[in-house]
Amino acid sequence: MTVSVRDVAAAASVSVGTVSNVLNRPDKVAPATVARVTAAIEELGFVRNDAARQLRAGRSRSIGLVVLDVRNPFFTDVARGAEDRAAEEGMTILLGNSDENTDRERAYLDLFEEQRVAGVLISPLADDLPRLQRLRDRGTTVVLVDREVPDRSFSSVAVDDVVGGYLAVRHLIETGRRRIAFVGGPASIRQVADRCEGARRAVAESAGVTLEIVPTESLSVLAGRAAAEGIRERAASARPDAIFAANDLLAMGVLQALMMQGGIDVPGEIALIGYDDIDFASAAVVPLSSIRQPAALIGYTAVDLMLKEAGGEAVQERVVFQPELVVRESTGVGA
Amino acid sequence: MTVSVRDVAAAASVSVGTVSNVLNRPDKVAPATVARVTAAIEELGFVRNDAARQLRAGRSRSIGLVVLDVRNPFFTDVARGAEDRAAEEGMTILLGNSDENTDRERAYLDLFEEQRVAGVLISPLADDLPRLQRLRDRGTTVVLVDREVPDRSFSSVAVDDVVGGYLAVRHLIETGRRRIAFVGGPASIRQVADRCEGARRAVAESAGVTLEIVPTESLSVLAGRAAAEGIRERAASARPDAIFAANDLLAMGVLQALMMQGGIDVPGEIALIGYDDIDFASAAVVPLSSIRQPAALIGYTAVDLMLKEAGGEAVQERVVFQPELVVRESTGVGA
DNA sequence: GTGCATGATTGAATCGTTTTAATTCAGTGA
DNA sequence: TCACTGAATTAAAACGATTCAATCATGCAC
Repeated sequence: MTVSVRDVAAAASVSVGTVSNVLNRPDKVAPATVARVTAAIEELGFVRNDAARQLRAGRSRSIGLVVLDVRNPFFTDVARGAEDRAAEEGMTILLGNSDENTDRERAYLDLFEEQRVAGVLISPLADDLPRLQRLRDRGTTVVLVDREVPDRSFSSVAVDDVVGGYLAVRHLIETGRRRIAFVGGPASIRQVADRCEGARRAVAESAGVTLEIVPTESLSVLAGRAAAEGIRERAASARPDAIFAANDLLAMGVLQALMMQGGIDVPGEIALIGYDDIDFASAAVVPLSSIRQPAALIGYTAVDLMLKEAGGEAVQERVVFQPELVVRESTGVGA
Repeated sequence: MTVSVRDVAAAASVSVGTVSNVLNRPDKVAPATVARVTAAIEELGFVRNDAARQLRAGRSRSIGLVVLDVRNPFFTDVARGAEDRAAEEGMTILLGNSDENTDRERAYLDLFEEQRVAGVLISPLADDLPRLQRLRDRGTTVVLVDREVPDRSFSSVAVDDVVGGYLAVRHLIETGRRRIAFVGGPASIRQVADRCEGARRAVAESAGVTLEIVPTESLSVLAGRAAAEGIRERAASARPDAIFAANDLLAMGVLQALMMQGGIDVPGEIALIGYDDIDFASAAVVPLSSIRQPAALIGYTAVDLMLKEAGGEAVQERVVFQPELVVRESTGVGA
């Protein structure tokens, strides 16, 4: 039924070795032969069997990527960047979505290991490092994405969230705000904690500036609305004059709740800044200032590191990117 | 370096055949032997080589899914549903993103064909049906997602967009609206054209109701804002009293532009309904009425059809789901 | 004690490609 | 004319799991 190199070889009256050479090193084959074999391939509709190829090669030409949440545009962008770098090498990305669930994460790692992927890029959950260790010990290179590990035993690509938080809040202070609120949670998520820490540092630098923490259950639009409704209900004097939200989804929720029925003006009464700079941010009712992370670059670099590490020198490298402030109307000058 | 069944067999002093049986039909092996082999697997850290397995089996245990846009929550949900059904069979989904680009689509099809996937699910671009035909002729089952083909040569799963458009506009009419505007484009996209057609039919049923078409360049938030700004600028008497947007992203943009600086009240002056019922819809400033498509179910069913078709009887089946009206505040009673 | 059925295990063949060492052949220089 | 070089091609040996026909025990009935 299926056409194999053997059939092609017969049709072109050459050996299978020559067919393989045409496929992989055409320059080693006489032009006339190449033409003949190519014609036979076309004629018979031959399609290479990747499984056989891999079996022989020992490793596949795919790279596994496990992310915490495919719905989050940040990770979609990371995947895109990874795909770009992989494509340069003729490789492909297998995308797995752990949904912040350890079992799913483990299932994908098992799958990828059975597939003998060239490497695994992962935004790991907190609790399964031994599994990664084992994976690595068995010969699969692993690169951590947006997460570092204290003992430096893995290569990693991350963004400095402390700096990001600092940038956001310093910007608020520089534009004249004094009573800052940090909206975000749960604090167990490293990114949230780091961004809050950055905010704290910026506040500590300036006399007369206060920081209030408004915790949320999650990083969703709804959680943001809930938090902001609490703020709306306060007396005007008890409200902050600026809000730093731990991500853009929260910030969108905050924005909606504040402005509801012509309530509190943004940025007139309260300035607002988010984090991640998702596409929606610039399209909000009041375009949102935010902290941009080079998501695609993170993915790109992660693949790069993986290839380098797999390609011989057992280097463990840690790359940390700096986030960037994006100023839009939501942090314009106050009323 | 890597551990093979051979090594496991040696360690457990059994034959490779027995190891394979333990892996695949443990009930055919004596319990004591199972235990011994399992221990050896654990001990040596054996991991099955999927390539070898596939090679022997002839087909892989993966299913290829090519979507038009991973950033669109609709497709993410389709993928999720497909994943669920695949998991029931111990299979996995390979997700490819064509980004509405023919070259990328083709590249994914080539890749999937080389991988000998069990089947391909695809939301195809308009212009490459011959490629799919060829793929199918070579033995790979193909199921179309959210797109049908006139000659019924492929199985397909879709949603009736004409009905969806009809439902949306009939709802607007039933709640007392008379001057309806359809915002959406480009008309070359089948979904847009069908939804508009549905709107037309609903309007045709009721005397005294008018339909105006406001074309847009794309289906994005920004395009929606632009369209709505045009409407805002009109004299109040020339404005529609209801807007049906071709998808939720457009609707969000429309909503933002209408309400800007306490401009036009929604639903007081203008009612608004979208399409897709994305998560954001319920979290909008004014929660958005919408038409829900069973995205996950579409994915689930597509895999189901594929398995059925691949599993013997060469049935070509076409499944069409009915969309569902979701009423929220944005189409509440007028002022 | 022989014959048989049943269950457990084995060994070899197989999937389709890549790779390496071996072979062929034409051309070159001595 | 012979030996030799280099390019082009070939044949066979992998890669690692699965499968199937064949073998080996074991227990049971007669």
